[in-house]
Amino acid sequence: MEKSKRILLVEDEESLGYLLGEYLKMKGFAVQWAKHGMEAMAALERLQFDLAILDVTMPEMDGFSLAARMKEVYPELPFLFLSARSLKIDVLKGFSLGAVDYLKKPIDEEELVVRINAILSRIQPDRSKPKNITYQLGDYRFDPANQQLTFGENRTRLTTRESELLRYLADNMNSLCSHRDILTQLWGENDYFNRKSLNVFITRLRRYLNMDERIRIENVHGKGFILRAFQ
Amino acid sequence: MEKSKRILLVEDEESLGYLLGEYLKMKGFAVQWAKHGMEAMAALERLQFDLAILDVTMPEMDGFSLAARMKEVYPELPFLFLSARSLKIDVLKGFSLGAVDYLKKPIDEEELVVRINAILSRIQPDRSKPKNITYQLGDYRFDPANQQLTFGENRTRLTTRESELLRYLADNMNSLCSHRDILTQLWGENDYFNRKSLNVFITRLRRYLNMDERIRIENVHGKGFILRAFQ
DNA sequence: ATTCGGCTTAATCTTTCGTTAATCCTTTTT
DNA sequence: AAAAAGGATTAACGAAAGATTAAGCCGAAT
Repeated sequence: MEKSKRILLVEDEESLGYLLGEYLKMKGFAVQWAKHGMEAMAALERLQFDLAILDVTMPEMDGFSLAARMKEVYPELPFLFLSARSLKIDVLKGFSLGAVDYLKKPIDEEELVVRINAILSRIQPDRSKPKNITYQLGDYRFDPANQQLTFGENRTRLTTRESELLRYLADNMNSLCSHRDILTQLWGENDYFNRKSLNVFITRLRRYLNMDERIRIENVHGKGFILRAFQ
Repeated sequence: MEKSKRILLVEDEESLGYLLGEYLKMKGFAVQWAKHGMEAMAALERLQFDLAILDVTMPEMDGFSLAARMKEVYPELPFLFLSARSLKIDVLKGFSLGAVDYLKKPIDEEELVVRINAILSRIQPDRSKPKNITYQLGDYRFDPANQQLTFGENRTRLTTRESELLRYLADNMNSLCSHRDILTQLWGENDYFNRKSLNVFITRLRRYLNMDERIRIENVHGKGFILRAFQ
């Protein structure tokens, strides 16, 4: 069973939003319905999505403005527009903002679904790195497949989470891994409690890694962590 | 200059085919116009394409059949349909064959072009990752993503504000950044206290940057600051 | 049912960073 | 030249974030 794709639906109209959300859920998507831009940004902070569907005409922040803000913060996330405004200028504007599609209302739900699938199938199913690689971290050797960390004769058995976290950091060696990305990726949700949990795991990894000074987990205040290797 | 993308246009109607072909050429695409399925298959044999545009209603072999055959032989080539038949069943069939888009006639040429670009930019995995851009400031290297400034072996970790500010200045290298713009952009509000705060940050950045005389933050009295690089 | 391993929650202590304040210096205006 | 306004520099403060340790909880294994 494949993991269902996560869709952020931003639609201010109650009835359409509800209907569309339920329909997409029925079709096997994990749908989060946000009623306006602020709510959408909050959802993006908390969860990770594969696609965003934006209504163009909304009060406060319209779909175009929202798309622009989203693109700033989450440039990888593909999005498409729904709009009653089928003026050519709007369509062009939508695409110029980087949309992958622009659908004119009234929406045909079936067509929407096949278009969504067309989009999602074109997204590279993440170049997952080979499972059985090992990482050299200073004088440590980390083997994610077997969840173990060796330092000379010394062997530490890691728990699943410890191993996943260290792997995530090691994959992004020397570059910042944001709380948000770590948590949405590994925990599934970015909230206060999970962030506390993350701190505990960081402490544990630090203890395991304290035999070699050249390898260190640094914190970037308010942002996240960096696994850094010196020399 | 980027290499122009190669498009295979399959359209039996003389006038539309010619018009569309010329329009796309004008827009910088390398277009090959085939008037029916056989010609299209021959062209595919001969040349490599980035995208195929298929008319649905054609004598002999219709667009759907052609798409099916193409997919057999060139499964990587993305294709989209043009069609006067806007029946839902046709649209669904088009996508089920693996189309990346389905446009209903009459075609708006401008819209077609932006849709083509949207498709091509999604498909070309853009080898160059424009992600971790860094700035060269004299002998310093500034990495905003990791909030750090390096000078040879020496590394300075920047706080979020410091990094944002230096980035703003570096983006506008050698030109005046007004208080007003910096403050509204980064602080959100331009008032007396925030301006004081800005001064403190300017002092801090100056200290970090004082190892290379050729890089300097100048003040323009009553106006703002300039990050200036000499020589 | 009891134990145990592993993740989460809680409690407490430490560090960080943006702000504010105080003081001195520089430029512009009167 | 004096006054006024703008800017530079340094230090200190307090809220928020992070680190660390311990306790709690829950499902799996015994």
